[in-house]
Amino acid sequence: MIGLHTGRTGMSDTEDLKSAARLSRDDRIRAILVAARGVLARKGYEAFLTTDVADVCRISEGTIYRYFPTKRDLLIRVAEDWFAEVIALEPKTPRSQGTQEQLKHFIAHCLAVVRKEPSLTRFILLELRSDPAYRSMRVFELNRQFTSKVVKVLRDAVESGEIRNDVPLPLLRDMVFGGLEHATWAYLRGEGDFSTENVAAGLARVIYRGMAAHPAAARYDELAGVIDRLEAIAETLGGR
Amino acid sequence: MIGLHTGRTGMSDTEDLKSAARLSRDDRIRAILVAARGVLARKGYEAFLTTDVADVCRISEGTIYRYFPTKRDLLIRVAEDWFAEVIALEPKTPRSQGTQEQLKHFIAHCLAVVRKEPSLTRFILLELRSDPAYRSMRVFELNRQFTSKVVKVLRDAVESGEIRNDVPLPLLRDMVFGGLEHATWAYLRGEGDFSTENVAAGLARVIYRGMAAHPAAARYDELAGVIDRLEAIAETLGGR
Amino acid sequence: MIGLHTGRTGMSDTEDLKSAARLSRDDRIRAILVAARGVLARKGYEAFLTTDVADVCRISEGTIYRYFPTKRDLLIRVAEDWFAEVIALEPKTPRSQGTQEQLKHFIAHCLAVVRKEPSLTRFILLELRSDPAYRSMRVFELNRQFTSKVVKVLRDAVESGEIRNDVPLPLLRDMVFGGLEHATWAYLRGEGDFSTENVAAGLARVIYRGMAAHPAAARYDELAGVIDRLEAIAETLGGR
Amino acid sequence: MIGLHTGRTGMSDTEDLKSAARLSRDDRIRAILVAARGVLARKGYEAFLTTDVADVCRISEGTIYRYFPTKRDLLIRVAEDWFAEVIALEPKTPRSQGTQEQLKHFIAHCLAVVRKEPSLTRFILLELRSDPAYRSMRVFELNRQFTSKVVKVLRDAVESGEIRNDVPLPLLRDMVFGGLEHATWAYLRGEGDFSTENVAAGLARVIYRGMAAHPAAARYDELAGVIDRLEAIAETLGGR
DNA sequence: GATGAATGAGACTTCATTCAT
DNA sequence: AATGAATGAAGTCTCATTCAT
Repeated sequence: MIGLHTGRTGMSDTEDLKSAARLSRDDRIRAILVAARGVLARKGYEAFLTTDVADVCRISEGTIYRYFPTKRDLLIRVAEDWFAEVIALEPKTPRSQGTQEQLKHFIAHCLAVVRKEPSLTRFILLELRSDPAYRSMRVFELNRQFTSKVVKVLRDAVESGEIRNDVPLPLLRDMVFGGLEHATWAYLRGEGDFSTENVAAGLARVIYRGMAAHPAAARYDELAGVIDRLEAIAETLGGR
Repeated sequence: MIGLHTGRTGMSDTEDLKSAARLSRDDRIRAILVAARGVLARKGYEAFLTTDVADVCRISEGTIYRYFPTKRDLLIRVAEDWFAEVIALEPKTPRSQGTQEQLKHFIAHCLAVVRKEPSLTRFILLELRSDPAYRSMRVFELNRQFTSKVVKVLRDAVESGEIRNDVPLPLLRDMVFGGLEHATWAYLRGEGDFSTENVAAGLARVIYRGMAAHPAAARYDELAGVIDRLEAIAETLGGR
Repeated sequence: MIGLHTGRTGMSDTEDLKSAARLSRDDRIRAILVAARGVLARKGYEAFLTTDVADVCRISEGTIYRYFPTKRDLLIRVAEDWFAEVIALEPKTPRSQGTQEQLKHFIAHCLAVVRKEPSLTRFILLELRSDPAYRSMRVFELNRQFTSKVVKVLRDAVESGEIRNDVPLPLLRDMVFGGLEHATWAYLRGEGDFSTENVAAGLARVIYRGMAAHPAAARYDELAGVIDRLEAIAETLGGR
Repeated sequence: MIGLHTGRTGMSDTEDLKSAARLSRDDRIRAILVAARGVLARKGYEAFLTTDVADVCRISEGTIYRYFPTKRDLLIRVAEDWFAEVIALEPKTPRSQGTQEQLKHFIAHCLAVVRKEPSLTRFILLELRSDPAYRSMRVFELNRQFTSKVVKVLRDAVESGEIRNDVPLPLLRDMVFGGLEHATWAYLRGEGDFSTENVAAGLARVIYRGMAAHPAAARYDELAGVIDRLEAIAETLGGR
């Protein structure tokens, strides 16, 4: 009576071998989530079928609905868990780095995340973000948490006087994430690719340069020569 | 959806005053497009029904398929036409303005467009942009054309030496449009609103400041101290 | 491509032969209603399947849903139409008859209706009457119209002074229809039968007798003894 | 239905104070029945879920099936037990009262029962009574027992010559219960209410009046004068 | 040029019941 | 005595698209 749904999986994925046994509630949930993430990653959310998940888990569809009220709920849970992992696994930026470097590193990290899981990214960007209930979802909170890294770096810089305060931080955040998202769409569409380095460096540079309190200091090298000479002269003259 | 229990549906077809006109091919297409745009604007693409379009036009669904192979094709055509209009109606920015001002004005224009047609915007952002065939659509070309305004302004500034060339223009464009898109999502979701002025001003400022070739010149005051002293000294010396 | 659903009907009912052609909207609706009534009558509402209806009509289930938003709506429509027919076909009671006879005849008619269509009756009694929305349905109105016959007869009798006014007419109506319903349940359950004549006569008698304004006149025989003796005596005396 | 996103469900089982008691077979059955009655009363039988019962009892669903072969069996048992209680708790009518008063009191009692437990009533009326197996259920027997009170009162009256015998007692019983049921439907539907006093008084009056053997006696005042005088005359004349 | 009746594939979901532990 | 994970059989409903007239 077990395994009626076999024989039609058709796709000898790796997940195919596990389970088939009676699992504890938590283990089953975990197994379903793993399977669902796989299906989502492979097929994209438009083609996501609960049947596929059941097949991979070697359980009946009914079992999925024992734990998830709705296909959409399952999908949301997958996205949330993934997002939470992403945040948890986020590499700590060395505190020693400068603001711009920190920005760049974080952006590069985001781009790596997108590159690794385009389907998950697409799902969140296209399905969840546009949902009227988005703000009440955990993904929203997680996203807030995730993007707040940028805000924090910038706020610190504002407080230390390193950058200006004449543009709202949320807007800067939007430029960062909007910019990286746009730079990424061709890849998400399955077409081209993007240069993590270039995008990260470019975004960080524009944001930082655009907000730097002391552009002279910020790009000291560019002006250092001129200023040095001017100051030398001034001193010479004044010292007389 | 149809009032089956009224017993009066569809039997007074003859007295419909504005219907049944046998239109020329072009007029019919135009009528369908107008109706479809209205439905799309009103209901959003998720709830867009071919039936509704037929009802508004007072034609049968079949007729729609005489002119549009697919619901999706119709929708795409609606989006394209709209986009083309938006471009055509785009107010010419006074050439006299400076780069930053031009940016700001254009961004403000974009935001006005979004505010006016959230459903159309959503459709393009969520449905078309993520379509694997996006790049071969006319919308893609139109979008390119539309956004090229920003690129052009920036390129001119690069060429005149006003701004630097160390960040690829497409990335700057992505920051502009990504930033404005992100700043706009809550509104598109039907929740909040956005300040056209603040967003436009902020984006333009960061982009411009971030790219300005002569930050010293651009923000003269930062060097003013040195120069003041130099001039004072020079005067002193000259006064000798 | 037509007739895909053939070959599984399994029940060579009479309805099976008709249709199979492209019908006009109204004809199709009519055909579906006929088929649905047949299925309802045959299987009862608990076992009513839209598939069966489609099979009988030789159409796809989708076609049914073109005309009826819901299975339940179809069922309700069937019940309503049936009820309307019942009312339309109701034999006019000869005006010449007395109140009690009119009651009896009408009750007998009701019982005949129940006997003829137990499934329809069950559906209305068990499904519709208990629906919270019952009062806003057309069946409710039809039922009101149907049962009002009893109320009317009684009201006339009240107004002519033939029967009393000390019990609310709705309650009398409830006794009539409640009584006949109860007397009918075994039959509706598929068990026994009922005697139309006995039930109709009994109900009419109790209601009439219970409400008659002049019981003495109505049952003259009870005073006959006294009067007989009086007349006998009178005759004796007169004979003197 | 289950709070999947809380991540805290079901892990504090140990601190449940009133749970987990391993009950004796009879106690467990009793507990289930109590819980089930509560759920039935609260939700109605259409929304009755075995899960709910298990939750209330703090047992697993499986345990329910140890004691009741079927959800329906459980429900039937609940109805039966309830009905038996109703009968057991039925207030004894003072023997001293007249027939009509006894009827009225009993009907009022029935109405009170309905008002108190509409869900149980609905279940019996809609689900059990229409079941083909109804006659072999204990509810049927209990119902017979319950309604026999009316039959008994009437039979006594027949035997004492107080009421006639020209309408079968079961039909009278059907009028009583059918009438009270109909008068009660709006309430059972959750809409309106009913007047216990009016319904009880009305039903009793019609039944009694309709069956009274000596309407003169029943409404003595109406005829008493006439009859007295006639009898007096007869005696006078005859006595001569 | 227009109609509009018909399609049809299948996704999602429910919940009483079972049975291995 | 109790658990609770797993089942699975259906049934409803949607709507873009087709094609005979």
